[in-house]
Amino acid sequence: MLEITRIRNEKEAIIEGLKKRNIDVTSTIDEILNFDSDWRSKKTEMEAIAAELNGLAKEIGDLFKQGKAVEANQAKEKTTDLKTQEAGLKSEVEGLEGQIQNLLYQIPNVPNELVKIGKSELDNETVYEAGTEPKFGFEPFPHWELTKKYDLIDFELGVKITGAGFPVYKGKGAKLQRALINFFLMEASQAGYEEYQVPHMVNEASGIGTGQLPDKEGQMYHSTIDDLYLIPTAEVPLTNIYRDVILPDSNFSIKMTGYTPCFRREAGSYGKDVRGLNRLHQFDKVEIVRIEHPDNSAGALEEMVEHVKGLLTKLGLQFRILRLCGGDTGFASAMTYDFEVYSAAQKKWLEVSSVSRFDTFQSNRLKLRFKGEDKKTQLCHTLNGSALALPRIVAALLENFQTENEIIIPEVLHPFTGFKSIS
RNA sequence: GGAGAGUUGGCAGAGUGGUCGAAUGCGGCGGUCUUGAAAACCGUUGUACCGCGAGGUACCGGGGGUUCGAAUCCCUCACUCUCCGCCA
Repeated sequence: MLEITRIRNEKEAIIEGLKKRNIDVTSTIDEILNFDSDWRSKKTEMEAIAAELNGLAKEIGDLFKQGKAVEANQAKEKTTDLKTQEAGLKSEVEGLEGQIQNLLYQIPNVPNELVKIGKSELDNETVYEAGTEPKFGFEPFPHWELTKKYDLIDFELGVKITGAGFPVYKGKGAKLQRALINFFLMEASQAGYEEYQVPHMVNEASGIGTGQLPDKEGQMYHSTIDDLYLIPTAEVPLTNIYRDVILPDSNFSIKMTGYTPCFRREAGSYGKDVRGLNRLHQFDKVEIVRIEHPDNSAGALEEMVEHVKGLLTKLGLQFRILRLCGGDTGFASAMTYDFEVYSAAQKKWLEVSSVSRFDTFQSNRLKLRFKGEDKKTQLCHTLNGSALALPRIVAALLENFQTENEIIIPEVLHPFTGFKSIS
């Protein structure tokens, strides 16, 4: 959510910036500013009446104490009218606040200056490419064939137990999952991220803090009886650790990591894109989250990109990095880099990581601040990224490292898997 | 699931209708003293909004009510803790 003060002061820059997302927020912003000036004058008026009432109340108290009951009762009568006025203004003020809030929720983050205008994924810029396409002397199998052939994942069993999109990993398939999680966590720890184990369900306040609520409610599984939500990503509980926190000085850099399963309802998906591991309702992911001083968030984003790059390089996968265009950048993000690995058998790129900076968009909702040099509180910047999401990594590993009768496991994983190949 | 007790500033903990944004202690910050430190002493120390400013308003778990006036009384919701039950 953008800060109202920023909208007051930088109206034109915000409108210009958001054009990169192919949206024109001029009318929304004008509406907000109208409500806002109305709100300010009503509020000032209301507070003046409140001040008057406070003064009267004090007077009446004094009069009673002095035993001047008659005067006190006269003063009491004066309050009746003021109280009515105050109540009327209060409901107007609250109404305006609600309307402003609703409009603010509709405005996405302003893209960073590096982000190019664009409509869809077709306009994303490729900023880095590494690795080469694997060559096979045979027609490579897609991963959903390989998982069946080597008995690694049972999709039908998941359907029986839960439903589509909840695979059952078994044997070396399960061990490969565990190995990847351990490898990713180890790498994150070595890069200075503190490891956390967090709840997999969150309350409403947390959902609002990171922006899943109120708008994207339908994307999360909701346990209505307890009013708790299954997390769609570890970003939610990890970032909410710092909800309503004021850091004591401006000298901070908070780096957190955690593994969690992620639950996504993904309503409306269908077709070959959801085949096998491509899109699931439950999947595993190691997330990295950072809270930074505004001056340092640009550098932090680059570090995170380097970290993810390192993971994919160590795994030996062919990949590319895209800087998303305005239209494809997520609602809360100011700039996002997507990492895609090449799937040799499906002959397409699979998104395995998304690294974003949110600037103050999340911290404004989270009320996550720090005390600056001048002792004033300011909003922190937040960033996060997947490092990494498992399913498509598994798909790519299986497909790209298959031979005619086995699957070769990348060397960096050997200490974690305990085996070097699957056959 | 049953019974009870709570929720006050960074923490601990007073406060049951006005002088309470809130005693006191601890912690933090600044200072005096000291070669330095500790101790002692003095001062200071929440957040947000409106206003150019003076200043004003709001906040004692959330919401609502009673009252001229609520941290304090009433209603309601949430959460926490203790005991019992159940349980990995």
